[in-house]
Amino acid sequence: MTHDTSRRHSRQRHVILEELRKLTSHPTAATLYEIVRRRLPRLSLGTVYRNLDVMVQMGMVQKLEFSGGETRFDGRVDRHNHIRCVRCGRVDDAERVPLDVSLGNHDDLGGYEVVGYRVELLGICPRCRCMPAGGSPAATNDAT
Amino acid sequence: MTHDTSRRHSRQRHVILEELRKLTSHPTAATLYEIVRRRLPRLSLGTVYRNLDVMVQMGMVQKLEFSGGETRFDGRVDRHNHIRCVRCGRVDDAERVPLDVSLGNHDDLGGYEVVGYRVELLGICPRCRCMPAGGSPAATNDAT
DNA sequence: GTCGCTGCAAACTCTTTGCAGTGCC
DNA sequence: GGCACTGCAAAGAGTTTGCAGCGAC
Repeated sequence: MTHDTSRRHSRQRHVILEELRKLTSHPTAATLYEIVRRRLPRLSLGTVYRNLDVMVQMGMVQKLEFSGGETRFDGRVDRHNHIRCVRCGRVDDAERVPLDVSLGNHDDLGGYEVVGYRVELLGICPRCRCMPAGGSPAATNDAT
Repeated sequence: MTHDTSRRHSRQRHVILEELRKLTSHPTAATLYEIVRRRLPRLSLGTVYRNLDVMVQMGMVQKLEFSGGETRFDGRVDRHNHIRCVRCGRVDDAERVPLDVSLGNHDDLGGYEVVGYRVELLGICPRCRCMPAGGSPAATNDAT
């Protein structure tokens, strides 16, 4: 959206990206903020949001908007899917799931031109599988 | 989550559900609030949220949490997919898209037990297709 | 020196919650 | 009559934005 010309280098942006790429946990902005702050104690949360946004525009970072409020960020930008634990909310990488649709070949889509799709797998993570499985959240019937 | 016993009938809940079922536009809570208020002028937004929540628990209504902030609600509870216009954000129904994975048959999922999946189609709605297509938002490379 | 970037803090949006009164069963 | 439900308003979470100073080029 923004012109990607005239962009200066900043230590903050560099460190944010570096730390994000170290993680496979798809942190929220707040989590990443806490992590980066260990290296840049004066960092502000606003700067984290601003830089993540910039890097999303530049295609260096992926924004993951899952069911459930908080936006998460991913340093991987290649196409892959994610699997979310319906009990604890943890998000992990999953390999690419091919969709069984020939995109752009549907009359039943109300005149839409299909340009892509997005798949979110739902599951129970190893940690939660070992747990007593007490009153777990809804979401099990979430499958579409 | 709440016990679904001891639930009383309320005119508000009834009208909210009725109006929601009339719509195929998957309104946000605020939109639905405006609509229902034409019939119940003293309705409060808190009541809308509370009732939608209750009806989700009861399985009468579906909560759609898309990429992009606002939660939308759907009066249809049968399994079907949704297609979202990447230009204007409109959400429409799409028929069920079968996923080409045999769920629960993946070693590569880091030990997750897969319980479901969620597909969101991305497209350009008829209305937006007719438009000059000015600087449209990102999201085209959103496909996963 | 310019102008993009920063820290700080206030503002904003969407959603949830506390409370006292209302009305369904 | 009890207690779930309501309207109202304030509080919360997450995110964005205005501003003055700083620092990359």
